[in-house]
Amino acid sequence: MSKNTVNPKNVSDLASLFDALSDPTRILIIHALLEGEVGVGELVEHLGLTKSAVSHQLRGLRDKRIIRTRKQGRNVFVSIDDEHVIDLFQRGLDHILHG
Amino acid sequence: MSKNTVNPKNVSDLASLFDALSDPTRILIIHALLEGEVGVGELVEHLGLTKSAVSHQLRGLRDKRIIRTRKQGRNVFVSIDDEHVIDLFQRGLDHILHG
DNA sequence: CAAATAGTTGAGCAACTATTCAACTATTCG
DNA sequence: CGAATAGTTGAATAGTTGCTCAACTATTTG
Repeated sequence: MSKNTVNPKNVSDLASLFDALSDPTRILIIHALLEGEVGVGELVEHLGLTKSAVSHQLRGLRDKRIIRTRKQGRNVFVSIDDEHVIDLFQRGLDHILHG
Repeated sequence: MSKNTVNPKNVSDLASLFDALSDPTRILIIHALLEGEVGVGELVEHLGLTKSAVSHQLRGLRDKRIIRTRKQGRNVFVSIDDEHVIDLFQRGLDHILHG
């Protein structure tokens, strides 16, 4: 069955999971997605970064299966793919707000 | 009353909180501390890094008030200072282990 | 079809990070 | 006291990261 819960793979996966939430831009992206699906263009406007910067971050989050993207015409819509991450996010936020 | 929950300070604090857990060495340190206080020497041995590397990481974690250190003679003992972080850690671990 | 719009991709770069090394402080022990 | 042990500190460095820029693909619209 499962070996020790902290084999090297688990350690790096866990670090990688938290790493997804370790940057202000990604925090804002995930926050914007908490209420539901959002377009890439909206994210760009909201974040005040270039489309490129946002696209790069979205790719990283998609590679980690934290978000999902859906293309409709020339627009791309983004939503949370990993609901557990919402829970981590909320708990982290609760902690820093009323800690 | 409370401002918007995502003012820039909160965003950067939240990123910083998750950042503390975003590195394999720090994951192993916190994991080692879950059962209680551990000596720096034990950590060094367990991690297979130099005393210096471990000390640098411990300083970072202490600066963020995630761990606390206590000196006894020439030894330094480390323990978790922020119990909320244990909860985040456990939830992250649960997530990568079972689903 | 061409022009416009939405987003992606890869290169390049400045800033940051995790580690090591060497020198240091602090404590114990003979 | 001096030697040994435990840990810290700062500089140097190799590697990573987040962003921008320019060029690209894909889609819609005239």
